[in-house]
Amino acid sequence: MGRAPCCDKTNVKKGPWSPEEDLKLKSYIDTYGTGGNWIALPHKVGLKRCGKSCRLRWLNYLRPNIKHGGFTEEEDNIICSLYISIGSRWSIIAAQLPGRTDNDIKNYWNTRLKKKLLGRNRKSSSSSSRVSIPGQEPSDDHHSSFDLQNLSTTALERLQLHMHFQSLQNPFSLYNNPALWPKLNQLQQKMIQTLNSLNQNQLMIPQDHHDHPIVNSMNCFSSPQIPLPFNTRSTDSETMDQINPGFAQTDNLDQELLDNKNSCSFLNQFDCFKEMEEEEGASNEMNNVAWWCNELEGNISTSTTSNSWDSPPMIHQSEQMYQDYDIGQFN
DNA sequence: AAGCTGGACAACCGCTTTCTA
DNA sequence: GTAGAAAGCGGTTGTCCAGCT
Repeated sequence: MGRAPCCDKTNVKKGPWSPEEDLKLKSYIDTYGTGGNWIALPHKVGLKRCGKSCRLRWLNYLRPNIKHGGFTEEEDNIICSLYISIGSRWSIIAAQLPGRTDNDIKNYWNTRLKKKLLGRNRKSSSSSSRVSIPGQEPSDDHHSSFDLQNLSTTALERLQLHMHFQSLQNPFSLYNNPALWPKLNQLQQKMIQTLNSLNQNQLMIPQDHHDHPIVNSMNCFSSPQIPLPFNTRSTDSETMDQINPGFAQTDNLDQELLDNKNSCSFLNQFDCFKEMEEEEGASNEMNNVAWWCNELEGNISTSTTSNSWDSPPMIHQSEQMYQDYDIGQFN
């Protein structure tokens, strides 16, 4: 048994508001205010509308000093910065932009700003929801390709934008300062080199820094065109070894990485990783790395320690993003 | 010219949070 | 302290329209 509806759904008008309705609502609120009770308001005004609908119409359209469209460069920057730091808390973002509503900003972000910042390269519908192993024919077999639908991209978008901003706005940031990059152990270097062998597309990092394994590994996050080892679900270790020499021998990869704090602190610089961690209820920060490593291995090893049964895989989210977007450039 | 597609935006839905009796 | 009501919020859907085939 659900909660009682806020109004009689059968007796309320839905759909677009007419100018007459707008006028009624606006003139009433201008004269009497909302009275602190939106549910009762439509009856007082004489509208066959749900109170929530009236509230939304007032807040998003009728109240004074509302601006529509024509977002400025400065507003774009504010929205982007706040999105990176706090995510899709549209009401909080809207509070920083006088005259803008959360709905307006949300729509603007989803339809324009995101594309402007990240670029857009949606693949054809026939292949949009599947990732296949390079060198293999597309297959319906869910072991060699997998469904990407229903996955959130927010966190990875934020990571991507964060890195974008870092490299553009802060010349002393981690990504632009090799001196700050953490040292990698042998295993991590090997892993990253393998990723690099599949990844030649570099957009965000200054050319001077491309050789560093960290940079190249991070480029893996920003390279939709290059298939990554964890973009597969193959159980065929032979195939995977062709793609990724060395991976088949790293059964204990995750455990070894678990023993290395560098990798974890590095990943946890990003809010989105922390967020994922919170969302997944991880008891400690190492779990994400363990999981990441498991995903990295794909299903090569059957002796995985993956704990991902209960939680949406992080990498899956990135795959969705890669399907949808190319990294674009600001300006 | 008709049909299709995708972008933009308004509005709705349902869950969560806050308030109040 | 608690339960119910109202408000707030973010994700999703529906509709309109312009551009393309």
